[in-house]
Amino acid sequence: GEVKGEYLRQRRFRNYSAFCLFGVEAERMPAALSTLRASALPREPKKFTTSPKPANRAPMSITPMLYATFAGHLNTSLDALEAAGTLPAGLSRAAITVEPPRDPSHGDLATNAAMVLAKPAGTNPRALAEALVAELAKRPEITSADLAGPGFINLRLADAVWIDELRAMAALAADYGRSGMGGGKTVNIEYVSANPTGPMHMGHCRGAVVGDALATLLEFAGHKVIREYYVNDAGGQVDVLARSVHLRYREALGEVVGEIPEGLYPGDYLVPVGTELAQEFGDKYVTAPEAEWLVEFRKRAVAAMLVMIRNDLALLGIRHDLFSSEAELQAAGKPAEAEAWLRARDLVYDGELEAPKGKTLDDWEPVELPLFRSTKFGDDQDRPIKKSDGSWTYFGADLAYHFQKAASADAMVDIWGADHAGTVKRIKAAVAAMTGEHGDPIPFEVKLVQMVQLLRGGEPVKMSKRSGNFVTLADVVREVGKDVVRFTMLTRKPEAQMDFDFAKVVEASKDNPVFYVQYAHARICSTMRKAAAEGMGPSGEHLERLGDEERELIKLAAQFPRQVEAAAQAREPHRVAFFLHDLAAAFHAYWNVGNERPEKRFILVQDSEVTGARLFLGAQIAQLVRNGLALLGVAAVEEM
RNA sequence: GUGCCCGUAGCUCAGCCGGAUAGAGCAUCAGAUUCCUAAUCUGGGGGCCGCGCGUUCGAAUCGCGCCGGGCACACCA
Repeated sequence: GEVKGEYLRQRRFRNYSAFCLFGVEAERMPAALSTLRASALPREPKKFTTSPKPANRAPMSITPMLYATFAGHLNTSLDALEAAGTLPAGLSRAAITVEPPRDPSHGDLATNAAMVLAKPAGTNPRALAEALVAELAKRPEITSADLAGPGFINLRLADAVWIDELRAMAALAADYGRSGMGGGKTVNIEYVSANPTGPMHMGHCRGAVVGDALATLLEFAGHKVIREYYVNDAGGQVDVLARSVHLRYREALGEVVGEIPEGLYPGDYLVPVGTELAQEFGDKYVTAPEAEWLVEFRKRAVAAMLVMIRNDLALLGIRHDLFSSEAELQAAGKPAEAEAWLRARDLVYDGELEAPKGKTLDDWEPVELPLFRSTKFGDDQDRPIKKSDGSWTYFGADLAYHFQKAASADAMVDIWGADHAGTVKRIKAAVAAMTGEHGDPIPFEVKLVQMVQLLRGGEPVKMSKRSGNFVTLADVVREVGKDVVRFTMLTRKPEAQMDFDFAKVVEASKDNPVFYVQYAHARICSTMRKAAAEGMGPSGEHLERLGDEERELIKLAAQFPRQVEAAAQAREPHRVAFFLHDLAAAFHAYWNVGNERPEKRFILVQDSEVTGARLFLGAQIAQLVRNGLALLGVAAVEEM
């Protein structure tokens, strides 16, 4: 890869790496790589029940907790209308929603049921809504049900509903927001997968954080998650790595190497690897032909790079469950098995590749290669799985790799750099071909994360891959801290490009949303300490003494479970970050009410009932902030 | 040339499996601290949601076509 333009970009996002030492762990690395599961390639088709849309009943897919309760009430009311003949039986309720209205003055919950059902029912929305309003208003938890606009029904809920929700937060504590949405299904998330040829740099950072946060989020939403790293240790780049290390090995034995030749990795991080090998092998391989040392050096160098990478990931709090080796996959004959299986179904054939489009290659000439019929599954052209020298292409191995992953997962997510967008169709085609023979293919998504432009005070940070001078992830974490890096990476959707300005995230740290959220938590903790000093603490005994301001805060907090489920369903961890920002803002605003009106402060020494209730609320808000930050892998500090 | 992503306030971005008057932070202007942390809060100004057509009771959101920016287009990885 080569740095193009003035900002960081990485040619191969699924290939890269970090820096550290050839330490104790290197000994264990081969074992870490031996985690490939032995699974027969052709597999029985999986039966998936994730998508069956219940044609009837069960409105909404996102209705945890409180929202689920009221969706249930709505269903009951609709049933009553059906029984009374007001509403034809059997209409689909799939499009009905129960959500908080955008404008809080409209009430606590709103439903579009009347508008959705009016047309199939052959009536008009407002007439249907009126009947539904009458039915809903019978429930004691609903203090008012109003018809609004084109047919919305706005509901106001009794205070007791919110008090109960607050108690639920306290009872569930760290589990408030956890859901069974995933039904225990296993999701394999492949992320980072940087080439093991050097240190992790900032180009890897975003995908690493997004993948890790998504994994945590999906676990919280009821999935089993496998966090997987695909080690590209079989291509030409690891031979280059081995040669680069051999040079450092000779250097360690006293040879003056001078400038690192073109075509080798120049980075200093390879020096300790060479030193280590020099100590172990002495001068045994100094003049030996490459064939004698290449395999060993490659193995040792990759192991050392992976130790570095894992250490760098650890700085961000990231740990994978599984490192799968491309070399081992090939050694186990998986790509060949996949080829045979596909050939038997005429999905691989020998044919000529089309000439590349949009550019002219001097040395282009048509060659016959084994091609996968990816066009049959939506790709633009068929793709080679082997090179003319008989070795596997990256795609050929990747295809077998995904086939293998699919055998032990109910769904798969790959997190890739945007520069890989061009290969999404072929891998999706491969997964569809290999898992969909007898039914629905395994759900498989590729999430693309866009480039991060590194800036310092608005100026692009210059980097040169050639000289080995690039911004490492370790450097950035050291400079700005894990929490800032993680939160910043999660405050926008991954498929949008983003800037990362050191000056902004560090020097202007007070404007950084991560501190804003952490401050809310710290403030509550501080208040608890102060209260304890006064001999007071949270108490759930007089929650009825909470007022309007407190109830508004509870209403917002109560949205956490559905926000989490929505984020998990959309595979968008950044939604959690935005919710936390909203929650922190609401808390800070509530806090400041006490500035104007002393009777609204948390601690009122003369009134232990109200103080206890407010502290109880505060404790739940703090818990919620902790829950949300935990999903993002960001610390909830107690003091700032 | 082809494919994918993006286009929303001066800037950076949420909102997008259709819903009510389009939001936040920064910047800017005007205010709040005898008080549990002011790393905070309150308020003002600021928008053809890139453009056009279509679908719909209803479009920032869905479809089509343009325009602009980015990424990619080898048997590399």
